[in-house]
Amino acid sequence: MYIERFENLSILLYKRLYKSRMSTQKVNINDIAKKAGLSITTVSRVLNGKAEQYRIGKKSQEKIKEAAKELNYIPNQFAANLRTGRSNTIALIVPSLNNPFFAGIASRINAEVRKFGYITIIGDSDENQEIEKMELHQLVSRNIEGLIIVPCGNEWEHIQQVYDQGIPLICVDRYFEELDLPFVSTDNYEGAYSATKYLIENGHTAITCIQGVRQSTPNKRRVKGFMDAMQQAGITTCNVVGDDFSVQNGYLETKLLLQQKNRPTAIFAFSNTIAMGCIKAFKEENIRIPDDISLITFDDHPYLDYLATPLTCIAQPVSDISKIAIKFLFSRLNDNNEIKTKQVLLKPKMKIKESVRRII
Amino acid sequence: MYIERFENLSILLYKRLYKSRMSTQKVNINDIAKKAGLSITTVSRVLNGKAEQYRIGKKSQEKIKEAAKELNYIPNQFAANLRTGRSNTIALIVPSLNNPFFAGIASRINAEVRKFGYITIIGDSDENQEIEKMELHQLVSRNIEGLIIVPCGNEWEHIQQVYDQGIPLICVDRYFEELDLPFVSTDNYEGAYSATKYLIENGHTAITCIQGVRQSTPNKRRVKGFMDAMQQAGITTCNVVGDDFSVQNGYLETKLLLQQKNRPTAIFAFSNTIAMGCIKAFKEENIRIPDDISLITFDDHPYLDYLATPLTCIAQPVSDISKIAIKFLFSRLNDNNEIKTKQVLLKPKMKIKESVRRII
DNA sequence: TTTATTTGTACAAACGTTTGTGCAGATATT
DNA sequence: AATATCTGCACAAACGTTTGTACAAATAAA
Repeated sequence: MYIERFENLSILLYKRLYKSRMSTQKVNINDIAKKAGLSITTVSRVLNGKAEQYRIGKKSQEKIKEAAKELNYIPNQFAANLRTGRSNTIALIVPSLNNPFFAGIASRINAEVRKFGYITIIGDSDENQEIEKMELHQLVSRNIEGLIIVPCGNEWEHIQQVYDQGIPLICVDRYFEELDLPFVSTDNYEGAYSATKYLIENGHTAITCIQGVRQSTPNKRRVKGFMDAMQQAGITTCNVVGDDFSVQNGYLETKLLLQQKNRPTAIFAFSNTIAMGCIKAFKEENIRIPDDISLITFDDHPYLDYLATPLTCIAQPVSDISKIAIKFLFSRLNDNNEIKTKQVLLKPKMKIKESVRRII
Repeated sequence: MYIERFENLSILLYKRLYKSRMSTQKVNINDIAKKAGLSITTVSRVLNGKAEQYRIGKKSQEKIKEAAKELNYIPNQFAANLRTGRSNTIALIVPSLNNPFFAGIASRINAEVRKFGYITIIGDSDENQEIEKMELHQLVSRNIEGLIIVPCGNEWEHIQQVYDQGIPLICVDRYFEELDLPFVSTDNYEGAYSATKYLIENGHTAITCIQGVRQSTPNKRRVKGFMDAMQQAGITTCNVVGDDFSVQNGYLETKLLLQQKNRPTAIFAFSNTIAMGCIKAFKEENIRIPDDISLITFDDHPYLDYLATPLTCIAQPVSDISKIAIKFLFSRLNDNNEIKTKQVLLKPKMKIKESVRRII
């Protein structure tokens, strides 16, 4: 009760205080200049911290800052940007915020970017290349100063065009092998290779991969890593199925697999979403991990530990990837060429849990 | 091999085609005007689809469109916005993109907003009110036309100020009871009440809540729902512990609970993150759900089904919340007052799974 | 032929900033 | 006392659009 009273009081106070200012008109630099009795030039310089540089007097600075505060001035970034050409904005385009892997990247990038005084505009292409193009177009017309993108298809011209325009950009996670666009990603070959090797060491020979988007570079590298590991072990039959980084794909492919007469003894899921689909199918068919079948997956996520059987996974260094992307971008923005290598692959890390059984 | 050759070819082709245009200078409406031999006025009108309205000749339209395409023209939104005052931008501020609940909201809002030809700027306040204020400030200075916010603390003045400036806004999930700011959220009282009732019906009387941010309205409503259900069942000892919607909080509080001599028979976690913390603690202490203890949680998420024990939960209508928020915002933007009610609570839905045991 | 109407287009101002430069007045130097 | 330097500030142009209005030329009406 007391608290409620108190809150109501504070609301009343607020209303009394601010009512006079509830004009819809936004205040601008001009209003401040008038109130302070100085020119807009001086106001601009003070508000941008260039007072020293232009030798604005102390008392003038005071007057201006006070006026700005009193009028509750909020600068119009568009006007400023129009003049300076700088937008203090970085764009991030991911295929799906619903995928915890990308949400994690988005969250980290957002935090990193803020440290530089920039803000992030996040776009979600919904794994649709046409939407990706639209978003990119939108973002460029908003004068972004840099772009971090997880391309969702195999078309690259629209991205290359942005790069050619001189906007610093970097591909993250997915990239294009043939182009010289900068990227930072996981060493997917290595990850797939070691996961496969681990399965083989545990006695598995009948292994099926459920892959994601086929043309995507990470997927291609993973397939190659898988194949190489199998061949080096002298196993000739390699099964690779599926075509999407989605729960749905994992589910359907697993359902099909389970109906074969020669079931694999292990499944290698190429993403956490695919793995989730596998588990769903297993549940329906009453198949236990790892007793009936072994499962290993790309991508780590907190919830993996809490599943019925904690999943052995190839963890990608999400945090490092984000940091490197940002570092690269801002070194470009500052024309600081200290970073020469522009194509980076980070080592993944296998986290062994309980989803792979040693057989025979 | 063939494919690689082909790709290299296409890259070469691209480079030949675009090299001539690789000027760093951005093309503007003026360049088009020159190329088309018309005035910038006419160019602007054609490019904005106002050709009919201003009776621009067909051939002129053709010439302009062609020139724009050839020059790869990308309009400068900042300049346009400066003139028109419209930014076609909606802002969304969430406490943490890492929380799948908010990532889900962000993803949906993003998709909905695009349908209106607007774009979304997503801000992440990291559950920090100061950051929230900074972000909000940033966003307002980017002339956002609308705001969707999940406030992360109990200060509301900065939000009210935005509202008073005439920017349409709506609080989502968390809101302020005392104010008349619009909001759409879940009926948290109802959700907590029915969850508690369900536990009681299953014979539980020693129930402990692990709550989230205390001052937040959803949390307060949930506590009240819990209390009321307990009291109506004649149970007088209600334990409510914790103070944050985080995994950490769930983990620590559970650890503490397990050390008491009178352990509760059921835990009611106020968010999926808290529940995850509980599970982590249970694992460490070798406590099984629901054999040793029952667990029920707020928020639904796909992975809940795949846990060792699928978790019974109070699912919030995330999709509906997002849609209503957008609908409200755009009806305001179009000065369409058809929507009068501006404070909406949606019914949650209990999804009964396997984490609550019937005792005695 | 003259006047009225329509058609197609351009001029110029405005949006709110930033910034190169210029110019007083005060102070220091000779 | 005359000149040089420094201090503090303002003028005005520019950024790339949009838009109210004006104004020719072409066509129609009288």
